[in-house]
This record gives sequence, structure tokens and C-alpha cells, in this order.
Amino acid sequence: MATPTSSKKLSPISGFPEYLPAQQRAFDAITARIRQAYESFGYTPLETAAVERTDILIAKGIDAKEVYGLRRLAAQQGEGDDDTTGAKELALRFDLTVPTARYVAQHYAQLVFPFRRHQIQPVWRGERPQKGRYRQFHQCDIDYIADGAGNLPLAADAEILACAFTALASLNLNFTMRVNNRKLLNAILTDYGINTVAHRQQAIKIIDDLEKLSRSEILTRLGSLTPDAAALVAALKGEQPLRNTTTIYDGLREVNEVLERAQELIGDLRGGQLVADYTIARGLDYYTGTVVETTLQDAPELGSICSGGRYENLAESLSERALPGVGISIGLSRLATWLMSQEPWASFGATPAEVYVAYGVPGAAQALRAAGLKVEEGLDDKPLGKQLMQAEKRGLTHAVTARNGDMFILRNFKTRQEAPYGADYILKLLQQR
RNA sequence: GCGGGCGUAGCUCAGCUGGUAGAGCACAGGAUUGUGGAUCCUGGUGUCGCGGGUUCAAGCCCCGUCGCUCGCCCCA
Repeated sequence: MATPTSSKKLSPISGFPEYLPAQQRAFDAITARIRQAYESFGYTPLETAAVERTDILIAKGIDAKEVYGLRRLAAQQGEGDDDTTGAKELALRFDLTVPTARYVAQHYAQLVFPFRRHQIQPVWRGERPQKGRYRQFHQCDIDYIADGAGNLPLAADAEILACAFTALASLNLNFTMRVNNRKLLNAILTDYGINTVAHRQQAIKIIDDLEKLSRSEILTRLGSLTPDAAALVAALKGEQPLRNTTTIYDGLREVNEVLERAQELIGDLRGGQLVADYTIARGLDYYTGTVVETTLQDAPELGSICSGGRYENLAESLSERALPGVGISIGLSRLATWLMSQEPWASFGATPAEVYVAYGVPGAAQALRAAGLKVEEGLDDKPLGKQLMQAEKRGLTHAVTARNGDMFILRNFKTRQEAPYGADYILKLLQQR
């Protein structure tokens, strides 16, 4: 056998996943389930450009170092061919939320509000890849965007949670969706003597690490912001009751209302738990109300596989109008990596074909396709045994090996039995499996 | 951006205190002039990631570099 003549060493580019055929099919099937759940709530599909203007991407406080800038290999001088000039004009999108804000601001006049859209596309982040973390990964976003301040009902938060919950439940996952509220969190922080916005933002970042760091480390860090750090942590963790100030009460009411309404929409769907957790913070500054993170009960080490929240005005820097929204994102790539090691995804075949037609069976492929089957036809005059073996390796379960008048000889790989059937009957037979 | 580990055949890897490279799997052909997964036979000279150094001699030791990987930061 000829060895490859290329001397070029082919190695994967780190953080940019590529799948083998069976994995790609599993990935697509997982995506289809999520899309179906999203559309069952009436969210319309949307795609935006992979590339955005850099200033739009970094306007929301995203670290410019994490953004992949674009340049043309043959760019002229002064056209952004020099990183040190900061002349990068275009970059790959970092998330789907900012492009959506830009899209909504841009097409404001043609859209009807409230605008419900889902978006399933890759995003790119200039990070060091590691387990479950990629530089290119797919997100599955849904957002509910209202027109004008005060026009975003709490029911929208509940709907978003329920919709994502439905999507995850449709994948037969065991997960915990933890919900908190920034108003509540800020009220609690204020109640424990953290009085400035800047300090509360610092505190939120520290609380975001609550599960990762030791309690003493957390207390040390919070200790620089409040003398009551220990009591604060205990309150957040539910070890002691929250005090009943007006702002805390208001925040609690929001969380509880969102949870109750979401639970109504979820009904008796199984697999997931929807709970309040006052330690959920989210690092991003633009959240103003509901915040949510989701972990798998079977793989908590994966981190959050679905998170989001409410933002009072996402398109602030892009539009005169206030465009409040609430959205959530399923980390499809991270989730799919784990799912593909589970059934049924782990045993997906490498082909969508349902039946193999051996070389030289006249008219069979055409007739079976006309009957509605997905058909792979052998085009090489190889020994039949070899054909059958390769077909089964690709994940096929049946082959048509010969034609007998209007009937085809259908072979079952597993039992190795053959029998004559018409094309329509073969369709029925295979679809019943 | 910062640390740890690793880089040998298409894949997984072995290669002793340095003596100029091997196995399994996979793949292809044949035994078997077309209904399979068994068995047997046959088939690999691979810049041992790259560059430099030490040595009579380097896959092995040293330095650098690139890549992959696992963590940190941050996040899905």
C-alpha cells in the first residue's frame, strides 16, 4: 500500500474541534433536539455574521485580548496589518449576545417586538484550551428582547428558563439549574455593609468563585470589603436566614415569582431541577436581574453548560432606545463532548444511510430512494463480502444484495438472513426498527 | 499571559545504565473466479516534532524552539 507522500505533519489545531463522521451526526442530532425545544416556544431562528467590528465586540467590557482580530494576509500598510497599531477593525464574534444586540438595533424598524429569537452558531475566544474549553465552540442562545424600558415582564425570565430546561430535558440529562437575582444579591451585599457599586462588583466576582475557592480564602477576600464576611457567606449559602429589608424582600419576590412561573411551564418534565441559589453571581457586569447557571449532576466538573440572565439595556451603546432582554445560552460544544460518550450518542453510525445497495443491483437505489429511504449504493465492483463488511462498519444494518423482478433481496447484517421484499415494504420494515 | 506533562509507523504505544527502531491494531493483496467479521502468508528506509550542543556514538543526555495536552486567569 502506498504510504502518504506528504511529508507535512498534520496535527489538530488546538481548541478547534473537528469530529469524525459518527460524532458529527451525533452533534447534529443533539443540535436538532435543542432547536426543536427552542422553536416549540416560538423562538425564531437567526444567524448573524461571524465577523463584527471590533469596537462593538469590546464595548461590553470584553477583554480585547480574548478576541480574534482579522487581517488579510496581503493587507496594505495601514490597513490593520500591524497588531501593535491597534488598527484591527474586524474580529470574530466572542459571543452571540452582542451580535444580537447589534442586529436588533440595526433592524429595529423591521422587527416586531417582543422579539424572540434563537441562534445556534460558533463563537471564538482567544483562550488557552483545556478540558471542556475550546477556542471555537457552539452556543445555543435564546433571547427575549423587548422594546423600551419597563416592557420586559418577569414572565419572560420564566419562559426563558423553562425553554432551556425543556431543551436540556429533551437530551435526557440530569441537571441542576440554579437561579439567583442580581437585585437580590446587591441588596444582600448592601445589607452586609458593602455600600458602593464598585465594591459590590468586586464582591460579586469573589462570590462567583465560591465553589472553587476554600471558605477561608473567600472570607479573606470578602473581608476587605465588609466586616461581616462570615455572616454574609452564611446567608448566601442559606445557612442562616436573610434579613427582611425592603430591597431584599423585593429581590426575593422576583426570584420566587420567576421560579414559580417557570415551574408551571416546565410541568412534570423529568431530569432537571430548578432551584434558587443565592451564591450564583455570574461574572459579567451587564446582568441586572435574574441570573442562572446550570451544571450536570453526572459531570459537575464540566462547569456550567447553560447560563444567562436578564439585562435591562444591552444595546446601550448601539441604540437610542432601551432594549431590555433576558437570554440564556447552552454551551453546545461542551455539552456535546460529554454527551457523545453517553448512549445513544456514543453508538451513532458514520452514515445517515439506512440501507446499503450492493454493486450491480439495477434500479434498486432509485426505487428505494423513491420509497423514502436513505440509500448508500456501492459503486465499486468489489467482492460482495467486502462490501457488506464495510457497510456494516459504517453503521448500516441492512443491505439489498440482488433484484428479483419487483422484489429486492434484503439482508439483515445481524442475523445474516435474507428475504425478498418490495421497496415500500422495506421502508416500513426499517422504519419500524 | 503564567505553570506542569508529553511529542517514536495511519492509530495506540514499547525502546534497559547512550551502541544508528520494534509490537499490536488498522489498511492492502493473496490462499478463496464475488454473500462478510475466523485462520494463515505477504507488504513499513519512519527527516524518532524542529534546531543546536555534549559524545567515538543521541530516540535516549543538555539548551532552545514549535506543537499538543492538563491546570491557572476567565468563561459555555
